[in-house]
Amino acid sequence: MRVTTWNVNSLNARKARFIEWTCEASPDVICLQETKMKPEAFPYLELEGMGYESAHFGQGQWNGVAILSRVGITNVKVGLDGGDGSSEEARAISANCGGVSVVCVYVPNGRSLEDDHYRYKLEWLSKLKLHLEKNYRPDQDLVVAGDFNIAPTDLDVWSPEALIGCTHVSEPERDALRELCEFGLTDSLRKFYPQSGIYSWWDHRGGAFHKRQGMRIDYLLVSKSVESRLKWALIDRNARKGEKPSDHAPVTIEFSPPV
DNA sequence: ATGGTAGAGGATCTA
Repeated sequence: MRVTTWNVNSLNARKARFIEWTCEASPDVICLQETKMKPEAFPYLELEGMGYESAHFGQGQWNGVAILSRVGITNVKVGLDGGDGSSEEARAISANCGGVSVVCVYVPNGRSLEDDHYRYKLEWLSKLKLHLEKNYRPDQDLVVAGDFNIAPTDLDVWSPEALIGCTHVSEPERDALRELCEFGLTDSLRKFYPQSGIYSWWDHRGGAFHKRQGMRIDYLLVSKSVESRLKWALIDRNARKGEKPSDHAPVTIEFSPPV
């Protein structure tokens, strides 16, 4: 079973690249972030033509998350427990795909350490943990995937020195991520690649990609039962090259399916 | 020169 997470930074703008990449990589499940699409605009039929059933939580201009599956999709849940209902931003969607529980998240950016959005980010992360505790058990097949907007350690950024005092690397954010993982989740990519220099996001500005100035902020956290069946993990940097790329590369894992 | 780019939407806001 192959599962991908990809912040596409507008599904409309990424349509051609998304279709090209998906046909080539052919994941069973795809978690999308930043669809930036109204609910009624989501291309359910076109995705069905590619073999994917999908569930979308969209709000238009910003945010927007979706789960695509070609192994079935049931028990779709939109948002987080403890959220504000209809006023909640479109940052989380969950479903069961072929016997595996999948949670797709787009964690708030935080903007700066002094910004209210930074406090919102930390609160959102604690709500995500409550959401996991309420809806799942650590001993089941669970994948929590998405754009976390946190670089877990200094290994995950191009220059810790250049990022002192910035969001994505602050201790409270990293603590919140560790607390989330205490539910029983492991950073799947790090099982295969312990080294530095592996990133999933590069700023569109200043030629950051070509200068290798990136961060690893997109990942798939997996429960023990999935971890024990992992075959490989990969960040496809090629998707960040060429015409009209997203600023994020897709991250994919493959594991033996449920028995 | 407090800079740069991309996306949405139609002026700025977000990242």
